[in-house]
Amino acid sequence: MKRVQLGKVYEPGKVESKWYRYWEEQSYFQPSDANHRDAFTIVIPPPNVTGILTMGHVLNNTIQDILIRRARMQGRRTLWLPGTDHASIATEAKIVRVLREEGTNKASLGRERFLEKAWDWAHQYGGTIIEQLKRLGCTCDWSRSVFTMDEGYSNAVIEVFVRLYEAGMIYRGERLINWDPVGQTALSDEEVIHKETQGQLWYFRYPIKGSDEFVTVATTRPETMLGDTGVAVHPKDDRYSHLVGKTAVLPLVGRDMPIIADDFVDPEFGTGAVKVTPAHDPNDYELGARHGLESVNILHPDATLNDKVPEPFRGLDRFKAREAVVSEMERQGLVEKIEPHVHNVGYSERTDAMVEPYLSLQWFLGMKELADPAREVVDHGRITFYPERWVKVYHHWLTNTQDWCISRQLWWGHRIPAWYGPDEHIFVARTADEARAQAREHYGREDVDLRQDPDVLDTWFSSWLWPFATMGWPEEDNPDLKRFYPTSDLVTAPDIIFFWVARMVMAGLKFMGDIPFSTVYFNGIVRDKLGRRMSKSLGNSPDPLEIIDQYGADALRMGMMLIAPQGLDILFSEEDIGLGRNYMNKIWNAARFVLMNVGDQELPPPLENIDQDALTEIDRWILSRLQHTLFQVEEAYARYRMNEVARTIHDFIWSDYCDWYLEFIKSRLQGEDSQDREVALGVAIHVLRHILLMIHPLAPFISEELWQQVKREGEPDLIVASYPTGSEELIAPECEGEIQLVRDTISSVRAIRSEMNIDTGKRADLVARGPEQLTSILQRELPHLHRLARVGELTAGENIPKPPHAATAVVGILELFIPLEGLIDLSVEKERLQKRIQEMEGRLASVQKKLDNENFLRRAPAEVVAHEKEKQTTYHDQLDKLQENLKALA
RNA sequence: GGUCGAUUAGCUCAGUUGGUUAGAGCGCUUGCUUGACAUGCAAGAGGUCACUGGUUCAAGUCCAGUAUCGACCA
Repeated sequence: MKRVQLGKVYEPGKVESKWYRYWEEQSYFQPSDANHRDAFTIVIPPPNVTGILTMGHVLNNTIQDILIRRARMQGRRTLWLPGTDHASIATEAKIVRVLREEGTNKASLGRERFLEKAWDWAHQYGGTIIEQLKRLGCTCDWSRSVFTMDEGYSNAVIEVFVRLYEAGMIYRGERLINWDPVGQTALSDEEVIHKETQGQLWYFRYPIKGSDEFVTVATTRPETMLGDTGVAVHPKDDRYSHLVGKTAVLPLVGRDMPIIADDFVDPEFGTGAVKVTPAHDPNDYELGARHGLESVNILHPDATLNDKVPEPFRGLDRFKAREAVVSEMERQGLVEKIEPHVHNVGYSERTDAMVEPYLSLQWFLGMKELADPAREVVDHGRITFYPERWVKVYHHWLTNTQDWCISRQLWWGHRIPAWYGPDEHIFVARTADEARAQAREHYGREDVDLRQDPDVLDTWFSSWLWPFATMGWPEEDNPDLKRFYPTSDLVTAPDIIFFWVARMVMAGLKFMGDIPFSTVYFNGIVRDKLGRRMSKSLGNSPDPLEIIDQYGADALRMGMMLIAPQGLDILFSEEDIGLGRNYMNKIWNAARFVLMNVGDQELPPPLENIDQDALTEIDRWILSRLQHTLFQVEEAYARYRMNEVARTIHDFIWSDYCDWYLEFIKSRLQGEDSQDREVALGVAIHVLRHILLMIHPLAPFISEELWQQVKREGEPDLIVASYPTGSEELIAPECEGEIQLVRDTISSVRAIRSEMNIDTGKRADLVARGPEQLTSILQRELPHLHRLARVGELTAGENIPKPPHAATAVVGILELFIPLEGLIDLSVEKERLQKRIQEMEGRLASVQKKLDNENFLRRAPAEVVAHEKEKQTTYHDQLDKLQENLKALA
């Protein structure tokens, strides 16, 4: 049999696209109907349709792919459902920018042409991120890919709106909402980002009607005074109690305003008296409502002042208006003082414009009825969060959330299915025809002029349906819905826990009557080495595609997983991907070595067919280590500790397998005994195959490439091979102890050689003194001491005299001597021993301290005390030996 | 202002139900053209576990407080 020679270094470029194409051709990404085990489903957090792959996507999607690939190998009916999101405000903003560059704008284009343009844009860029996910190795079922503006999905969105309206949960009303004056649209509370901002506090004097007195109010937003309709103080504030019930006169405007008392006012803030602007501040809005104050809206939608303000201020932008108001107040001597003041200011998540609390007619979804059940399923553990601490955050939000403003003054999105009659009567319907029918009935005549609401719905009002609208809902007998809902795991970034996760739970419970997923894994945020968020403007965001070109997708995936602690932000640097690449190269070369030894022969027989008695202790040892690794990996997966999965496999491969096992068997592979050679190779292949099986979810490409070299006839491709589990029978504690002794002995000899500067080529004899039981192990494994520690002759036994002028070490209760007449520098060896003695004295002292403590002896568990006593004996013994040896050198 | 998280080697992080004088990788030092791998091998140096107090026979680990950084919410 002719075998392919593997290159000296792994070249990912040569294998990745080949295997991806092959897997796709074999339809491996589609759920298999062949097996009838339980389903394992993930729905992708849909990236923006016009987006490109970021490091954040890499982290998020790598984790999903790992979970999916493992589940697939476990034989579950596996579906990873992909798709993209129309991202209403973000996409529209992009297109508006393009229009501006082309010298035109939305208004002159009109709705129809604008939407054509938007669709062109979505079609042109919509495939980009999907193709990029393929480069990363993601095994989504692309045949099921969904876009939130697809016809079916859109129908689901409309259906939900209609049902909620009919249930009385959606309503239209005039409320104070968050207004983005740049995007010119309403926003939900969640889309407002509060940033601490250095501002000022202006103290304004308002005259009291019918007296010479003034009341001084403090404000962070002087321009809004033009919309003031009251002054409020705390009811128990003695400074102002005589003013309550009187009237203040608003400067510049001349409006009479009542002075009211309300608990809400903080007497400590400013002067303890506040101006009340119900139309431009959420707290004032409440205050105004409680006291029946008038609301005066002084702003146009673009945040310039409207005609409700005195002539000179009309048309001014809000920031210009601030200057104008302050300077006019100063001119009139009504500014008492100005202080620097730090406060929180809301900015639009998308346009970064300062958000304006704004009185406006919008659509809202009542949250109470949805929030309570959504909170309970998490509180009661039906949905599990990793890391768990997000439960509190989730709970808090669901307890305090306000009604959701779902209308957006945008064109790109799902248009609100509401039509208005000539008298503004509202008809909510699935289609225009249905609305007309309703109107005919309502008005009792045929030709009613209806106009549809021009606004669209918040993007999240469509993506909250993602786990079931992607599966054909509202067709309730859709087979996908039956097989794959509820989904298994959701993997997402924590910054959309409210936007998306919480709302999906609400929608799932409301419309499917069941939770949408049982586990939510919150991955961290990818930051740069300085801890800054990746952003285009900082230029600190590497292009994942370039990294894949340079290092390979497996290296990228593995590098990310090795540095990604559960749910904590990760500080990314390209060096880590270098580590991933080195690691892949290590695996490649381990396989290369083993396969070189197979040569053009058939693969050695599987482990089950090898005579168990022919296995050496070292073979049993690596097999035992492998079982531990398999169990540890399983445990780490169960707790969603992805970095632990990666770390455990990494350490096993690098240390146990490469550094020790392969080194141990080199002599057997080169030896004369062909049966022993076959056994060693058989075990090496067995472990290698398990390594490939284990690592496939993390590093799919290299593992599949190598698997094809070691798979046996009739075995499936790795991607659908069966994921290995540990086997208790192969765990051999006594072998592990023995081989540990051999490893420690080799390490000790190496350390002495290195510190003594013994020429690497030179052999050194070894004398080992200790119980027969231990020295016989060294005798048995002598070839390994020869090879790995360059030991010459071994003299071992219970009562061997210590050779003069020897370097010494203590391994457990074994004493090791390296007699090096003339070669050994006595002062170096003395120093070395003194260091060991010091170390041992420290250990002994800490044990002694415990054992001298009566309370310890009395109260600590017996086994802990026994353990400490044992340690005391061992340390004592070792210390004696070291000291003796030091004396012998003198 | 409230809630949550982080603080362990020069850097990035492990350290699970409290029980060896705290581990890994990177970086650093030294030595290696070792028949898989220099993307490598071997050896070594490097720590007041942020600080203060408490609980306990025993604290990196549990509790309280402080400081610094960060996130979220108001």
